[in-house]
Amino acid sequence: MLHVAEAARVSVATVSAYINGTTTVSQELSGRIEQAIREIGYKRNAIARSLKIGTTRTIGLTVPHITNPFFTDVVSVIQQAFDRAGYAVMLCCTDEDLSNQDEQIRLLLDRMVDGLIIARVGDGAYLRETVDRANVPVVLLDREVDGVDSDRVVLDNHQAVFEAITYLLELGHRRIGYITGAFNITPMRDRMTGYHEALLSAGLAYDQSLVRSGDLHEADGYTAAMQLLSLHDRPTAIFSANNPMVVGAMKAIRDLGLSCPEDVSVICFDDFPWADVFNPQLTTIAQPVQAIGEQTASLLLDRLNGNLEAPSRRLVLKGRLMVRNSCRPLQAGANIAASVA
Amino acid sequence: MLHVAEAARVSVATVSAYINGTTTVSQELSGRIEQAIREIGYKRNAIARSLKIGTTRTIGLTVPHITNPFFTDVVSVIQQAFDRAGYAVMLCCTDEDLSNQDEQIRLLLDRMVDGLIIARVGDGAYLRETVDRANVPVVLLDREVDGVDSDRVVLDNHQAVFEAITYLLELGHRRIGYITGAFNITPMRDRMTGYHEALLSAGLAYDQSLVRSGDLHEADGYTAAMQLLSLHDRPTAIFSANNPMVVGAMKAIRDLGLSCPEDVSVICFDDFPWADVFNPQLTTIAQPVQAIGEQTASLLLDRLNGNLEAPSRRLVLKGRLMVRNSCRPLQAGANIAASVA
DNA sequence: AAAGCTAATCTAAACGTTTCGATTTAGTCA
DNA sequence: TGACTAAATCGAAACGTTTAGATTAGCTTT
Repeated sequence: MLHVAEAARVSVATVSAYINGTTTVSQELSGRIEQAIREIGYKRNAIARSLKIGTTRTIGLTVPHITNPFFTDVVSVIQQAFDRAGYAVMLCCTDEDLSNQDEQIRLLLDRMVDGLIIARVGDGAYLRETVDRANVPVVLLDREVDGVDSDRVVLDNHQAVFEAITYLLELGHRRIGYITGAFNITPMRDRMTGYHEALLSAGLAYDQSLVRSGDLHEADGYTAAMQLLSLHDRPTAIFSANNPMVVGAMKAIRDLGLSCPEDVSVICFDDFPWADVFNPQLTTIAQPVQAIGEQTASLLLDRLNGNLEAPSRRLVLKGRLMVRNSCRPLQAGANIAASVA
Repeated sequence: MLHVAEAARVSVATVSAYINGTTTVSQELSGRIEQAIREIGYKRNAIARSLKIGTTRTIGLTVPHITNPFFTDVVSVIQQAFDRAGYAVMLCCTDEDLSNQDEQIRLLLDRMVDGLIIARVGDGAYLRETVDRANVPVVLLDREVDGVDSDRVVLDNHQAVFEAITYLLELGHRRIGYITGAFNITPMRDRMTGYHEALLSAGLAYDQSLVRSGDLHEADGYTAAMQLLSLHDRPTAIFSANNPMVVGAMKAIRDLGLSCPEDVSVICFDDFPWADVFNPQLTTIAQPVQAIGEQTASLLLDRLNGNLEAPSRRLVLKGRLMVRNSCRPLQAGANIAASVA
């Protein structure tokens, strides 16, 4: 900017005023400045600017895994929303690891992001502290933090799973295997209670042996499904609490020489673009990713636009059961036949 | 930092020295500084630091679409690599739009990123200019820019498609539909020549009517496949030049009441995690995403570490044909039977 | 014609670091 | 003891902007 000012024979203040349009600059000087900018190929240094004005127009976004299609989609929507609003987004993947997450958040805060969107992983003092008394607005995505009430948008996980399990029950399934992630994140807890209560309202007992816990990865889904399907009294249906794990589960089914839905019905949480193209067409619980992303963005943008006083908001969206053909109806006796097999 | 200095009764220079370990600081002062930092909850302002030292430890990454599984995977790998190296990454999606891309690159440059990784879309003066005389190192990913020789890592698209088409020919297919994106990006051109030459070496004529061009989106794949499959003399196989378009193509096959591979064989460029789980298990060309991501990152990191003199490097990786069961062998006469049907 | 406005431009301080060179302190050696 | 050296600490300038307030010039108004 100094060079531009010199070339245009004006002060840097005038150049700044011209660029930002803060004051009217005469025709003559405008022309000279414009020309100098072009000649020099000047670009405003956003770092210096940020230092002075105290805002970076950048937000931080952390997700566990970008390859999980749910997060891929949400990240995409959020990215677009902030792009439109003139913000850049720094993306961090925490890899389902708590210390990674702490590190990433620290990094983002150091870089003076104006706001933070966190799809947290695990629980930890640092996160709570950050969310509690960070001087930047943060909105929690998908996963809440106990006892912390910042802005957040989440799914009604309980209801969604309740509906899905009820659907399986109506088809006649009685032994429904359940593959979950660890209960240190809210969605896994809420999904589990949905399962629990659906069984309960159908008058079925909760069978511990039908529930397997993994670490949300494909490999865990594989192991879990292998175990479930090797049970003497094999489940006739399997529910997977996320998408990567269902891929593992499907591979287990394949490797055991079984097929879906003939031998075992399958439902999973989170829809994906291929679901209705290949066979079996998987019945899934679709999260409204577009809405989730947009609401998350707009919650944060609202704070960034100065609305800091409003009490914290909790948005709860509904999932939708996408019934396809990965679940088959069971005759009254079929269940018993299958379990004897 | 000023506050810390005051609280610890030292100068800011000493605090800085302590934090960065640039000079030895006495036990006593170290203790006081450490305590002051903790009490105040001080965090170093990376913006101010960047302004002073002239580096942001941030890189910019632009891709057309993050929801395309190829880019999802590559972004994920790149993200990890830079994370390890202590860099943050700013992610931008250009949405296959040239002016978007210009805008995004401008934005990243304004923000003083230390380097740029660009999976470009379209062609344009601004990009060429940027790549040519940006004062930051840039590496091109997946798609090259004609006449610009910066560092880049690309696939041997020609060979990969040649192999895939040859495979179809060996199965007895003679009429192979080809769904491509616009030819303004190198991979689409190179893939096309692979198709072309495979036909040529089999002594087959190139049939214009079997090639449909779209805009890389699912919807385009749908339209293209619809047209191809409605031809009087319908192709017995379809090749899709990217992943999103094959999803559209599969939907078209489904909607026409046809099935794969019985009625039409399908191969697509880019593998995806579900490929071998559902039916038909799609035969694909898998790009070595891990290697691509890592090489791209290491090329850029090398420049960032000061190796600015080395001549530009062009890394070419090989794709791999993942043969599954979406292509069926054709008897000598089957082709004719199918075309008559 | 003097005083008062307005519009345009400028000067200089500030944002929070890093870093160079200066200063202080303590220790060593002749 | 005095000069010299090394170690520790500090003062102040610099990075490239923004912005408040000062200054100047050109008009109106009386």
